[in-house]
Amino acid sequence: MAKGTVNLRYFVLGLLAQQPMSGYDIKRFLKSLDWLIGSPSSGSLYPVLRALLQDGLVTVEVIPGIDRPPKKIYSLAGAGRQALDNWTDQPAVPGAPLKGFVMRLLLAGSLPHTRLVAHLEQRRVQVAAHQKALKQASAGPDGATGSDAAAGSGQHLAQDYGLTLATAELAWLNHTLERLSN
Amino acid sequence: MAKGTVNLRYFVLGLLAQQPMSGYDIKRFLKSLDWLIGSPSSGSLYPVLRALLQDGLVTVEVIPGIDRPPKKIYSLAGAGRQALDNWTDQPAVPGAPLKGFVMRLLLAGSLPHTRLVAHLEQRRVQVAAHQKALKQASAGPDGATGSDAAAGSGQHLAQDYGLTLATAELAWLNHTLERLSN
DNA sequence: ACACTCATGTAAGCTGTTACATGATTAA
DNA sequence: TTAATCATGTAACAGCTTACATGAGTGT
Repeated sequence: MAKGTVNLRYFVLGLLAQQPMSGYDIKRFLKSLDWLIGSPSSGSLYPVLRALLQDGLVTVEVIPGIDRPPKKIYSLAGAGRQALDNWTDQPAVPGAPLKGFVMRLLLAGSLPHTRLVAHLEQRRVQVAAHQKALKQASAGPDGATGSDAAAGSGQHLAQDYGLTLATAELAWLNHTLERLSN
Repeated sequence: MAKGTVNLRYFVLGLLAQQPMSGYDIKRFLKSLDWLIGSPSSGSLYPVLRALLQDGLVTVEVIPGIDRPPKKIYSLAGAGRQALDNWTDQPAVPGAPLKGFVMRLLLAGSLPHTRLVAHLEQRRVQVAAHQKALKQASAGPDGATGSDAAAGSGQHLAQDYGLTLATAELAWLNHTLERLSN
């Protein structure tokens, strides 16, 4: 598999699907949404681009910058489109970090709407399950056989926090899904 | 520094501050809040415990389980308390992932309330800044000099998502901070 | 003179995971 | 007898970051 990352690999592929870009362009774009997903460092990004090139998933066009360092504009190749589709077809791994979901959201532009809806619905199921679990945990944790360890006040705080976020996310998912069926 | 992680290291230290536990206990406890922070694998947890022991930050008591494998109960040592305090004193790194904040939340039980409040306030500042940035981005991105790359519909979705979560988190922070001043 | 943006890249290291190995006890 | 829970651990590697290196142009 020629060495290279896995997550970032497909995410970059997805970005290139929306528009051909250089490595530097990608970094600038991602820096603008730094808080959500964090932008990759050169140390991870450039190797990924080279790996994608070596695997024939993208093509380059070198634009010799007049007065500027030359730019390497990467574009999605046929095989890249294939690989990307394969990837977006499979559902997100259950315990995927938030980051993964936001990434998929960002790729929405290069996704058939049915697939986007499917992803959102999948997320809804997972968040709902999580919310339910947190509610149960908050409700009746006390008493039992010594139900558990380290039940500091922090645990309650964290559960409350998680519950709030999960509820907000669910509301957004419902609202967005409804909006998308128009 | 005897090899070992950095994040997990202090988090484990914080858990042990609330209550002596074995490695397995820690895993079980964290698995119950898997969604929020994900629980560490044996491959990271056990080496951390050994490193903490080697550095004299914790002590062990081996309880030879009758009928069970022996348990190693780790407790915070004096030097460990020191190290932990040092760590909790310094503010979270600006771009810290959500995970980091929730971890600190979980350690609230072994924190003086002033420090907890400080952490929450710091977080409030950061989330507020983030929220503001997202609002600006959503408001006037169109038009300019070709303001930017890959502005797919996905970007808008992700921004909206982020804005919703940030707003919910801010509300929670305000509410919680208010509650804590009683 | 200094520093910053543009633009690419390499080397070394940290943090963590996956997958395996061990071994005893209990439930299907 | 097959699997799951309890309990600890190791080896290999994936994925990323930090810090460096290069080099031109632009602004103060």
